[in-house]
Amino acid sequence: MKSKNITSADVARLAGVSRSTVSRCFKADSRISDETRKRVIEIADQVGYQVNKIARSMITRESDLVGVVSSGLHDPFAVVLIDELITTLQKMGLHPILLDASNEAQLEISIKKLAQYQVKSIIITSGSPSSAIGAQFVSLNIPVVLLNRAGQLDQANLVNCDNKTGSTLAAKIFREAGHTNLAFINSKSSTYSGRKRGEYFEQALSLQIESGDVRLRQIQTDVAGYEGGYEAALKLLKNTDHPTGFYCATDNVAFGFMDAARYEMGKKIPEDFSIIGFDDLPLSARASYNLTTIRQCPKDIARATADCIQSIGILTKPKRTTIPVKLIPRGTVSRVKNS
Amino acid sequence: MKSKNITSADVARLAGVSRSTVSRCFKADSRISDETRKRVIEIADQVGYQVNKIARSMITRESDLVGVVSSGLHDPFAVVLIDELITTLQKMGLHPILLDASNEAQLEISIKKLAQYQVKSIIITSGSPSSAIGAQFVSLNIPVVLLNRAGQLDQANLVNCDNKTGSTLAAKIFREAGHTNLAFINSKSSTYSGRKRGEYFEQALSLQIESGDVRLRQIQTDVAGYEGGYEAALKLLKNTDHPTGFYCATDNVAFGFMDAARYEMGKKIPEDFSIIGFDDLPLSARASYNLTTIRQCPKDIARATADCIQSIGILTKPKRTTIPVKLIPRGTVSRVKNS
DNA sequence: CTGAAAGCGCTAACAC
DNA sequence: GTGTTAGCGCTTTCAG
Repeated sequence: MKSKNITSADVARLAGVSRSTVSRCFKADSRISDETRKRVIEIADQVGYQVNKIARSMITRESDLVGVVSSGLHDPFAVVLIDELITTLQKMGLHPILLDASNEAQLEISIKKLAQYQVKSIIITSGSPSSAIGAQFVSLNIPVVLLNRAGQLDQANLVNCDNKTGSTLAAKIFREAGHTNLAFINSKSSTYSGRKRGEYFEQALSLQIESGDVRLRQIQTDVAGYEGGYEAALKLLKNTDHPTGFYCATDNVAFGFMDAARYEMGKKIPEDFSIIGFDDLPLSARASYNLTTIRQCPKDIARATADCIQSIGILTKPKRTTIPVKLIPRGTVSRVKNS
Repeated sequence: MKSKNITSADVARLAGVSRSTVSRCFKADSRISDETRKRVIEIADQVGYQVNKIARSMITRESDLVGVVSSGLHDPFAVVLIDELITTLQKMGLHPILLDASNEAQLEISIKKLAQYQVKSIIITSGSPSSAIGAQFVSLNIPVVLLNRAGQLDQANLVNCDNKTGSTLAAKIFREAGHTNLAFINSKSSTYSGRKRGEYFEQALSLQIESGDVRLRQIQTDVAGYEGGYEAALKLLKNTDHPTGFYCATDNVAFGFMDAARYEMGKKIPEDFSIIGFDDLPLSARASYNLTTIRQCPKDIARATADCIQSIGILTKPKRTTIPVKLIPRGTVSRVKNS
């Protein structure tokens, strides 16, 4: 168990150089002769020496560790996003430490611990609780990246998908298909993105709503995600004069809505109504849902996040990035029937 | 930016004690008067002092960091498992560092870096590549926990679900429903669990197979997961005398199979055939699949993993745990039609 | 380009 | 119970 680690001193002795020289061999920019470096690295490899990052961190006061906080992996978009984040960070030589934020108290503790590890940065994904958390880090001088989250924090980097364009697109599709009775489905305890999508949807339709040509209901479900959509369908589809076009805050909400509609109320989609989601999850492309949706690309978000982290120390001002979205037409929107 | 960190020395000075005393206040077991501890902690809180774990790690030679390697978050069971792992570890005061192992070269590098961070342990989930990885850690004296993976590593802790009981259960269900023409669907590049499930399924049916009462085909798909199931259905259901009972290595394979059957071949389930999965994913319970399956509970696996980690240093021998499974009867198995 | 010396912030022996 | 001393493994001035 105590198999004494090989240290830079060992390598130094073996190579007949000083510890400083060994140290310099393992950093990018150092005035050191190629020859020496080569020899030292070779010897290091032979004896299996690896720099002790812990010791290095202590003196450089920074690490390759990055905190990623999310409220679990329950939300399917969080899954694809975090997946992308992990691989992107890994490619940059950074290591993500995952924090679950579904339990706020637990999070508080973990966050403190993170700070103790001198994380290079902390990424907070949508859905995770109070931005007071972010503030804590800002005050600790740890750069914060907020993903699809409100921008109350002036000093945080912001990456947001283009909810406005997304919702405008959705509105356009519904109008072109002749839908005049619409609803936006979201949960009461919505994320920032969800709220914004609803607002922009309404905004895109404001003229038609004022003129009375379009009716828009903002539906707030008690629970979030799939179950929320399920609940909404059960309530909304009871009456015969229900909306014909449903715009859901997320694909996951749409799935719940569709499942309830099909399996509980015997509805057909898109014959009985049209529905549009947001995210474009892998599941949305499957035949079972085949959902028309607004795609926000996790890769783009991850890349933008990487950019934020890379510019740490270079840029003084935090970055704000808007990620483009794209309409993915599939099989859940049809022309409204003339009644 | 350089806002000098508050160190134990600062707290010591303020409290009028030595640095050792401060240090002792932040560890569980230390002969120190309650009074002193209370005062020190109070002062520490006031000035916002937090132990620098990096420095502590350097001397104690261990950290709260745990490596979790998986091949991405593509496999849906990996998602629920890792989710559970994260919350469990977090409750133990440990911090999971996630490594993506889908790219083997990349992984190699990351693994080395992990070692440099003195991780307390490393958890390797099913699906991740070569167990040479595990061996590396064992040689570095870092305890390894293998989840649903082969047990080539003598010195690694093993947590496996009870594939034998699971497959025996599946065989029993099919036989009781009168199915005699069966198939097991798995991918060519199967995980350890997948292979085992196939073997035990065959074993459970061996008597009937020998006597000619039952026919069992072992199907190996080119691709894995959902797409593999899809591919298998397309091939297998073409002929009219196709098997009537399909046992899939995972729920995800079953989903692909069902989708292809329903949406490409117009089949009805369970009218046209019966199907059983393995895992019991959240999706399996939804009306859209309503899949009869063998449940392995991620919570149980996470708990067993936690036990392994907790016994590090106490137990000299690695642990081997088998996690019980349970049949979840839903709507995808029916009595075979008499023809 | 390389080495010597000084310390990062902490804990672990060892005294008292 | 508490303080003193030493040192974890590394990087970083500062000389040369």
